[in-house]
Amino acid sequence: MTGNTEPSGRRPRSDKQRNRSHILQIAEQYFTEHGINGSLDAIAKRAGIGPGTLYRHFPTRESLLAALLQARDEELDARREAIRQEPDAARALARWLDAVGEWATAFDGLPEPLREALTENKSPLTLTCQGFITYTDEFLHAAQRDGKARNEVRARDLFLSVIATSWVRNAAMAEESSPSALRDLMRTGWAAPAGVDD
Amino acid sequence: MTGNTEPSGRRPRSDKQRNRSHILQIAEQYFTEHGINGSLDAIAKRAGIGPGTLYRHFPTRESLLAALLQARDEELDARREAIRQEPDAARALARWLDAVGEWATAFDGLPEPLREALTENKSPLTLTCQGFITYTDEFLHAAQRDGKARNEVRARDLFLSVIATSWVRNAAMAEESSPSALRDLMRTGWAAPAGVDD
DNA sequence: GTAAGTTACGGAGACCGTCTCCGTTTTGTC
DNA sequence: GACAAAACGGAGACGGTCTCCGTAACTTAC
Repeated sequence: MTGNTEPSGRRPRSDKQRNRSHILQIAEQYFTEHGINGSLDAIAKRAGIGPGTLYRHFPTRESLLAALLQARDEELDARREAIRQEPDAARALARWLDAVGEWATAFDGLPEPLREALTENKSPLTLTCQGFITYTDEFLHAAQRDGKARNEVRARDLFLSVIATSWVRNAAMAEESSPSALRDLMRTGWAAPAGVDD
Repeated sequence: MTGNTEPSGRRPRSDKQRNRSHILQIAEQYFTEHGINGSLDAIAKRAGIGPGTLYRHFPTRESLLAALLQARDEELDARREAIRQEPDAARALARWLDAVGEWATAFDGLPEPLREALTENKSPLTLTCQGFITYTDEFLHAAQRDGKARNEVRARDLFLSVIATSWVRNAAMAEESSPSALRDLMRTGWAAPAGVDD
């Protein structure tokens, strides 16, 4: 591969690429510390660049977020492949949903834009979300085929549940309420009642 | 009752009360139109008062919200009394959770501060939330006594689930996904498996 | 190596929302 | 009507978002 697809046929300038990855690195740091609602100008300042440069690279907070998350995509893809080996379809679905839940908790406040991405489908995150729903659907179907998941459950709803659970996590952790209580509640919701074949 | 509890033993000034209720009226309107994240100064302007006056009455967005919701408390109290008559404890709990869910959807974006109120317990909304959890606990206990709800479920978690479901509602409504899918998922989660006595 | 052309950078500043401070006005009391 | 207390209003400080355009950096051609 030649390395890039710029609008013109030219290779992108070296400083552009350098800045881009530097921004991503700083943003990752900053969002980890302050949650995704931290000041973008502050990120620019910390990165030692002007706000204009930041916004040229990432016109919106969501696009920056999307770029950050894309870096984690590979990891999650690998995880998905591993889960595919799981023979028990219910356990596979459960593990996949856990993985998504973890992914959605990467930064404080992340669930909010994810939810928005699902409604306004103009967000750079929309595609990622829809991909996840598709994968969820695969695991869900497998579980349903095996009679391990209720038939009326839909992948989209499961995805939303996971996001919602992640959203609530902060609150759940504060009190003695275990963070997994909601996850369990949800799992009981989609799992088929224990049958004779179990 | 003499009508008030001012810091000094005095009755509050008439214009104060007038302004207060006028603000509430306008804010209700404004939040209904724009969601709870609309500009507070805009509310002041629409109410024909200065920002200072608004902030003197309601120092934070949450306190304004709390005052608005308090107006609905009576309605919900009445509803709770009605639900108490319900003989089937599972149905009662379900109806109560529906009621809370509706309450939490009064304004766009309301679930967010509710969740925060549960963590930071410094929000004016904290008390209201805890009240709801207590009521939920009553209904839940009744259902558990009757073997209609799983014993490991906790009221706080149910409340969080309801809030989370309300939070997701916008997204759920956008696509063909029925808004009730999550509610059903949740209900299946807390309901005890259908027993012989059913 | 350097000139020309292109691409990207930087930061001043417009705009908007939050929230405060204090001079002015309204209200209640005697 | 005069006085004190309470409440009002809005100018403006502050911080965040985002843009515009003069300047600098990079690339290519020669």
